Amino acid sequence: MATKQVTVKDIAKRLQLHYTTVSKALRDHPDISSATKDRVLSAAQELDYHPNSIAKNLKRQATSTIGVIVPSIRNDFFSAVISGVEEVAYGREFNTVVCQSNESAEREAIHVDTLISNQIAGVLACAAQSTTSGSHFKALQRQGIPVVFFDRICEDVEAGRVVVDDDVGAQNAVKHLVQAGHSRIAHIAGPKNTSIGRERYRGYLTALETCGIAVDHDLVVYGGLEENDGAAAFRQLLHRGRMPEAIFAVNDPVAIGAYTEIKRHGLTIPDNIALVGFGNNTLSSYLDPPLTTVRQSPYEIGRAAAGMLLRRIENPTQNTKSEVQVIETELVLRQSV
Amino acid sequence: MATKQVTVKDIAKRLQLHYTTVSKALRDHPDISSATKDRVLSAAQELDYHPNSIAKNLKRQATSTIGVIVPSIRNDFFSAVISGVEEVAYGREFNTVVCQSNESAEREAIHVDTLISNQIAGVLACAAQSTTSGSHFKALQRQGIPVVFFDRICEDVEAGRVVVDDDVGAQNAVKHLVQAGHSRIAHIAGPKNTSIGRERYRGYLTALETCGIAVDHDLVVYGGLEENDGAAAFRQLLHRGRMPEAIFAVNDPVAIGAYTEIKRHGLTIPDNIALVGFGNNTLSSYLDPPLTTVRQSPYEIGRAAAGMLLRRIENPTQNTKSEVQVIETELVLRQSV
DNA sequence: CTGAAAGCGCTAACAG
DNA sequence: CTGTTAGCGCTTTCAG
Repeated sequence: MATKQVTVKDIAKRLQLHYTTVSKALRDHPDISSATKDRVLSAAQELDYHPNSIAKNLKRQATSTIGVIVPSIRNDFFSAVISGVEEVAYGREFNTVVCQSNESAEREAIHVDTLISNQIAGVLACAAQSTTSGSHFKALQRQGIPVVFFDRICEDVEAGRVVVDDDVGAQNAVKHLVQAGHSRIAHIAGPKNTSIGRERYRGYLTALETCGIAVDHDLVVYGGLEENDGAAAFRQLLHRGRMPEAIFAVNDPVAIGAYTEIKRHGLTIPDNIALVGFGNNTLSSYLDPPLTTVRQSPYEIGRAAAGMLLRRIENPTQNTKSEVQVIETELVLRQSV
Repeated sequence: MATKQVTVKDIAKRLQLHYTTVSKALRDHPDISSATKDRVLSAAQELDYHPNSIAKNLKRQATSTIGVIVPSIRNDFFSAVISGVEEVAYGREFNTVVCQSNESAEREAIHVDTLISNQIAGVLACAAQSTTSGSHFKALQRQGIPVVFFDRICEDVEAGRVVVDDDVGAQNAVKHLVQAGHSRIAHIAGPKNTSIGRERYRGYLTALETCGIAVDHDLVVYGGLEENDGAAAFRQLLHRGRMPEAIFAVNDPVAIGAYTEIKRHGLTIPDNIALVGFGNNTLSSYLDPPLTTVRQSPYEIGRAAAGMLLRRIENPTQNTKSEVQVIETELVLRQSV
């Protein structure tokens, strides 16, 4: 701070008024005559006055800032979510602070801590892969700060949730593969400790069952959620012996990793192997062949999550109630099947 | 705030100490005996105490939060920049608030205003397309808040700048097209009022000149910076008559728009038309054929910009000096030429 | 309609 | 080593 901040007192001094009068005038308080209001306003303008939100927030014991914790901003899906969040937050005069967990529960906890210290109005979070206990999120709630999870939820925390129907989305994806004539359908699954990993795996099982196909556990490979995990998983499938006819991957990055690896092995999609992802990342439609996948509408998820959070901020009694909003998924048919 | 916040006073009360003693103990002040420090620390733990940063910030008249203003978070390039920013900010115990301008100068100004009110420690910005005057950025500087521009700078503001050498990057791209045997090289240019639009256009001109090719202004189309702008621009080129042999687009999204449109017209890349972009967006390497483009290292740009900003925050005398850091570009050769 | 006083939670300067 | 006092900029009573 090079220049000393201009405060209500400076305006008051110049106008020979008391500073509380100025404060009221600036907030258009009915007490104050419009004549003085005008004087105050123009003086504020001249002096380049900017109200100090910090002081205001200290006084009112609350802020208009929401925190968003995502594994990584560099990710089509999350950046779209954040964009949606920022959009509705901006419209309601809220600020958005963004935190990256890098999939680390520890870093997530640190972020939560500083958010609490900053009297954050509410928090949106997608749980990190390594997050097993939700204790840091419970700390937020103990402070009366509402929490809404999106995408990957923390099951032991009673909070708002905005999710897609992972189970049904996965079922549709797998059923589509069956309808295309495949029965040896592999699944490149996500981490067992993420909700999306579990749910999509469940959908895979249900679909096979529904279609009367016996589950072959040799066709299921567990891995992470990123591109290199998909590549590694495909190599592992190859290693295990008989090639699958089709693969359902836990998400698009993983599908794309597999996709690249499949091509590297001189195989063609969908002739040798059909492939379905989950998420409809931007990339997927540009691949050759374009990837069949499950649309997730991340921007909408962000908007919905922010909406739910703001509702809870304004309605603090509900804060620790569970509440689920499910965003529709849709199978996007393209040429990888 | 459902639960009343726990403050130093609560700890003091329980321990029969004065609250300032508690404050000092918590900050590990040498005044305090380690015995009392221990008592204070464990009491803090028990009571679930979280220091109030708002009060602290009010006291010290400064925050540890930096603001980032980008046109849109949903953009490969910007989300990578933000990720880099957040990364170094986190390492230096700074928070990051993210604002979207949606390319609107007005919205940018509003964001600046609330950032000032929140006593932001510094601001990183990529100027919106519609930003012609930098007066709102100057308002930041009047408050002693350092500003660093990245990617698109605001030329009338003396501030830090982290850019790539757009001119040279563009020259290399165009020279590559010449070396590939093309001479009718079109340019899909960006808006004239953005620095990247102007500089890359300049590089295009210089390259042609250097190679002894006369500039044909019919081969230059101006447009925006997004995918649909690229598609529209290509249609316009077709409309004007003789087809170019090659196109240099102001950035990857525009190149991709053109790419899609070229394919839609049944033309093949690079046989009918060669294509070069700028930015090396993730998408570009997955296209078929993959796009030749100029690598920009957005994550590095973000890291560098944040580094420069933090340096300026710690060194407030420099704040209104111009200082430029240029991030290397590199031509990434792929199959679109 | 305008002014005075108190306090949000914390820290810094000074006294004991 | 611990306590006192004052104040960051603002809002909110309550008096005039």
